[in-house]
Amino acid sequence: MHLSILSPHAASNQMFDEPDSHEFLKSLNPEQQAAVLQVDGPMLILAGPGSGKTRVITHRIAHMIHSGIDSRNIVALTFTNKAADEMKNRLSEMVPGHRATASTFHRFCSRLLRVYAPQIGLSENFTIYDTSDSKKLFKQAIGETELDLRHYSIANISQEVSNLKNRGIMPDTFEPKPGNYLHRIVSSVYPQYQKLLQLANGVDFDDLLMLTGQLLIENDDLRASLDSRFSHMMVDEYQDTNLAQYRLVRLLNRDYPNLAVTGDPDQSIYGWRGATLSNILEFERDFQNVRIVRLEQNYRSTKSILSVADMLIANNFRRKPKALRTDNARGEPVSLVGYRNPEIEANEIAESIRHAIRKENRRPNDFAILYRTNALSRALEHALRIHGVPYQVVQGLEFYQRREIKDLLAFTHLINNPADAIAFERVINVPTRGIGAKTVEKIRRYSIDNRVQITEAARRAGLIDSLAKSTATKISKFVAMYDRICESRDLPVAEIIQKIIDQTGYRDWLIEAGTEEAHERANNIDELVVAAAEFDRQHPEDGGLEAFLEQAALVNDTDAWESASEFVTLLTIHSSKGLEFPCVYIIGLEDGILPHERSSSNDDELEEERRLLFVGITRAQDRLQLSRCESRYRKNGYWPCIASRFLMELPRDEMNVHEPRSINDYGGDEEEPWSKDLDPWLHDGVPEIDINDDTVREHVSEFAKPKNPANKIPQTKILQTQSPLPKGSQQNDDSREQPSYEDVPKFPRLVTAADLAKEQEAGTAIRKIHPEVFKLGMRVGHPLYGTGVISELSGSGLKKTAHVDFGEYGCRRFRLSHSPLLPVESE
DNA sequence: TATTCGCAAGTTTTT
DNA sequence: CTTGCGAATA
Repeated sequence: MHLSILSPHAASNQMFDEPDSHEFLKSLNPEQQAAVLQVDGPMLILAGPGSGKTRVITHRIAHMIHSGIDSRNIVALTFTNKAADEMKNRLSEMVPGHRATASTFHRFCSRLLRVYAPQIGLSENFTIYDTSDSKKLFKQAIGETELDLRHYSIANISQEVSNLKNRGIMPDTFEPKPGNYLHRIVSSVYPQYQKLLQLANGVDFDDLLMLTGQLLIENDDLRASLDSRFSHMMVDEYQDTNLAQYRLVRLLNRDYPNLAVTGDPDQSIYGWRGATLSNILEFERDFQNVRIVRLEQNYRSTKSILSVADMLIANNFRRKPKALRTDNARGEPVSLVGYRNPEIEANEIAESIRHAIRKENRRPNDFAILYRTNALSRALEHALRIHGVPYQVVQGLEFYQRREIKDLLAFTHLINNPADAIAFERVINVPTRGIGAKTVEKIRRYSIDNRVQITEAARRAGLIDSLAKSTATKISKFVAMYDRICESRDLPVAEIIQKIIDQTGYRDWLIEAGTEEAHERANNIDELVVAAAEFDRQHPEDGGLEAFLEQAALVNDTDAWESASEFVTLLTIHSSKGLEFPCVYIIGLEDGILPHERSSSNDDELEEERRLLFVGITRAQDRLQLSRCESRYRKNGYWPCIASRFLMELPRDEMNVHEPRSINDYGGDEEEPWSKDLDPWLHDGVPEIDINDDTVREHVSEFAKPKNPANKIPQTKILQTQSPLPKGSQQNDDSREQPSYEDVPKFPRLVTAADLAKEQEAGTAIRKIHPEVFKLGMRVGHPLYGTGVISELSGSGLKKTAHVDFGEYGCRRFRLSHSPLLPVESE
């Protein structure tokens, strides 16, 4: 991209030697210049994808600094650590030694709260609970209230509380709607939950924002001083702000409304998390004399890609129309491919990437494969391994969510915050030391009833009547060990963690188990120590236990992603936001996946799904392939899939369409649409990959070989774990629930989404039947061909094949392990 | 009362 | 395919 002409050194020199240097602005287009040069007053920067937004922000800050604004008065707020880090890095290159703040909302709030914690009833060493910890606390809070939870899950309740927190509603200001049962539950759980949080000296993610807002509202002096301290504020991805964040932005820009927000309504994809699109749509109303700058020039994608993106997003109603332009070449057409199943999809993509790397001089890190849900990465990982293509999976929170890591971090949390009840319960009996659930419950009870820290309660185990002497002794031993470790609390973090591992014997305990999994876990522990050591190295001044824990709570694995590394990147569309890749594959474009089945109930959700695809498409620089499958293994069987409705909105004549004619596309006006090649059921779900096959083996690089040959194809595993035979009576019940095959309309049959939904709802669609169930001469049903008789059986295991005579529809062959065939009771 | 084993159930996206 | 829960056992 021509935008990177400015080398770091050239930039800073130019800027400081010759403030209004032509060089500095030359690399920016007129709109970008306008955004950079005006530093006072509220500004809305509507930045389309690939429009050089980050560049504008960093230049703008640089410009502020050189026009005399103290860099300490500048703050840039982002959503992800990744974005914050990138901003910091770029800014440091342009203005070495600057003191501006670039941070996520959550971290910004956390810093603030640590300073003012006492004012909101916390101490500065509070723990930040992640979602799963918060869920546990909810569970306990619910336990305290003895409510009937038949109709609402913990997820429902915590979601509702989260909504309330986003709106700044505290337990004492919550007014439940009369007649709303969920509200009734929440009205007693919410206060209880907050009480437990406070007792544990902990906050959840929502609290970070809410409590900071609360603090500023209740303390206007503080608000005013922070408003002036951060006189110049920028907010990135403003379309993703929720109400709590919005409130903070307003509070900190009252006296000094030098606020620039950047965003793109079309890229708002966090509505489910409370993001309020109206924040950006109504920015002009919220602030006076708003200057609006539109960055519509796209420097990233080819014309082909951009036009596909444009056509798609034009279907949304709730948006500000904008024109995406680019001077880039038209480029190759966007591909739209239909595959038979995910294994083939993965295999072909892996192959084409491998080919591009070998023959087209592409590098692995030129490629990204995007998907709606993390679960879709499995087939790809497997295929990439088979083809020897190096890849990395960007999966949010993976490392820090592992059990062993959580265990050790919990211990670390407990050292930092002796009140941390969740951490205490996590570590008290890990490794097992004979302190079970009942005992823990008694300690917890004591802690709550006497309003003492959980460790204090444990310390007084001897005073708890209901505890046996021997149990109290065990607890005392634990407390003694805890105290020993606490002596090291001021050492470097890596040493503290090492000490925990040594004192608790955690690692030895794992090794003792002897399983392969245990060794894996032991390795992860070592990795944690390395990570801690790395943290110590990077934070010689501002380090320490608390800083480390905060970091661990607020980072995710996405942040560790490195674009420089030589890997194909696999990631969700959500986490791809803000990134760009030369070649992008978006997979699983099927109804129910994108749009997701749980996000297509109303138009707002559907529009968000469309924006999600828009975000995915606009990650691509010069090559884009969209693909879908005709059947997919979901829940417990292969299910036919309908093409995503979004695909119908794309300009197909401009695209390269490789869709096999499929059951979904035929309305009935075709003469003879079916042929063996086109019949998805004649090709079972297993790609014919066999690493023992010589023709394939040469493609398998040494490291890519699976350790266990039985693992060579995922389906093998699935079959092996299947119970040998479905229980007889169960089996009959199942078949009786099947729709009558005589009712199935004659093909060609158009399978609609509604059909599928109906079948799914009945829970009786294609169900997997063990191959051994089928016997010669048995009457079987098929969703398309009706009933038939098994005329021939051959092969065994995975390859067991049946020939079925369907009468007027002829004789067809099926791999029984993957067929939709079901036994039919004969009258 | 703790531990271990087996089975069931629930699986979007993230700070 | 994981985690969570319940029953059986030590």
